[in-house]
Amino acid sequence: MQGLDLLRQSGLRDTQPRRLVLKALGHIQKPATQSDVHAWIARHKGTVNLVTIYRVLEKFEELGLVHRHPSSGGLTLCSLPHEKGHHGFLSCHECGHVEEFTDSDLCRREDLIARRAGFRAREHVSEIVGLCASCQ
Amino acid sequence: MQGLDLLRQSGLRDTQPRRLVLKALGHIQKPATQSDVHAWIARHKGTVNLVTIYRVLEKFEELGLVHRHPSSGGLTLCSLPHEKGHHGFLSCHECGHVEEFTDSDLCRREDLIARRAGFRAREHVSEIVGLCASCQ
DNA sequence: AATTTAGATGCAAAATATTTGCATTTAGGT
DNA sequence: ACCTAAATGCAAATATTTTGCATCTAAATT
Repeated sequence: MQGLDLLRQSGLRDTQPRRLVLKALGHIQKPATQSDVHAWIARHKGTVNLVTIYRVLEKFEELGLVHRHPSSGGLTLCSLPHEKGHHGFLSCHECGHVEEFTDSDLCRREDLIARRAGFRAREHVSEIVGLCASCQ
Repeated sequence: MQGLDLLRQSGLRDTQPRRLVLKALGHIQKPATQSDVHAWIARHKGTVNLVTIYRVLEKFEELGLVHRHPSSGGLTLCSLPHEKGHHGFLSCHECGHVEEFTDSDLCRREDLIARRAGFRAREHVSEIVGLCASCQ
């Protein structure tokens, strides 16, 4: 599992809660709230305190290991990027369907934009909101 | 003011609170929470209930008039896109500095990605997180 | 393998943010 | 001027996120 290596590299400890959160995000396959992660773990006979999940995800975000997404309704959505450092997703404002994508052209372009502005980019999140095929 | 036209077109009423929220977002110039908008309006001798701001921004979001951004700390950030339908910003994870950008190549690419996936895109948000020039 | 210690976690409670229900007001059409 | 649906404000309910502190544990050291 590639996330664990990253943990060690960053000087973070390899703990049960962190493993479980990584596993959960890996399986959920779409942006999830802390509460979603908590529920997933519970459904799979794990036990991690919700507060811990908040803290774990916060750390992971600092490391660039997870991304945060724009979301509606006072929730925080997190997910593991497909490709390290880039994360794109399409979401339907009608049915809520969320679909991931990666696009290296887009990614390169974003890197360029960052460089021009004097930023050292660590990660990108692109969200495209619209109507999915079946809702049109 | 171009937002007001959009309001009418959408069959929404032209009200004081909505005008003030548009004005606030227009001036704040960077992603703001509902509470920021509320405070801005208050500082400028306006009075709009915070609940109303939640509702107004929610409506505006449905219309694609404002965007929601990924943010840390359990807050919701909203802003007016520079170009209609597209919104990009660079944020520094060190000092919190936020800078907007628009890039029509990026925009086109995102439209293409959406089309390929069968989506009818309404808007995009791209966030690039990294270190700004002065924090490196 | 026992010891040590900084880092992580859990729990309870506080602080914040967001939503809801309902009475009242208002924009915009007649 | 009047009517009506839409929008707002207020108070209170919910939901989300953070904090303080005691306890536990990974992993480094001996």
